[in-house]
Amino acid sequence: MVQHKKRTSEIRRSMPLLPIGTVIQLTDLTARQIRYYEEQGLICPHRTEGNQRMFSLNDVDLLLEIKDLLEQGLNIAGIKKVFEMKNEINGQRKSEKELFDEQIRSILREEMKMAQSHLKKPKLRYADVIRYYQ
DNA sequence: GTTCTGACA
DNA sequence: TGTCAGAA
Repeated sequence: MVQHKKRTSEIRRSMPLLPIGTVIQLTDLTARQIRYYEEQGLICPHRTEGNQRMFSLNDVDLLLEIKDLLEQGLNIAGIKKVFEMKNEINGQRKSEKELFDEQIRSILREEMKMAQSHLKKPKLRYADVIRYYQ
């Protein structure tokens, strides 16, 4: 998927839209449970001016995941570890991506040099690089 | 009418 | 976790 579309869908997923009543219907969790999971730091819903929670689709996903892990016998501490591991994996993917970007830039610099000094066709075409970064 | 916090069996 | 009270 194109990167800017990824970003916009992330923005939509994290947009606070749903009151707790809707989330209760969506997840079959009780208000007590949802508030407790927030108290434990598993979720962090937005608050309105009137101090009411507003949940994003991301929050709903997290709650469903919490429910799932709970049914598999994990406790709150275990779920926290799972979430931490997931974040670490995302971080690793990010740094791998950054390394990959560096390699691409390095290859591009070499190809540009070669194209200028020897008037040869670069193996990596500029259009392909642009496509990668769009 | 819905949601919030705090408290207790 | 369920449930109730009292406030927003």
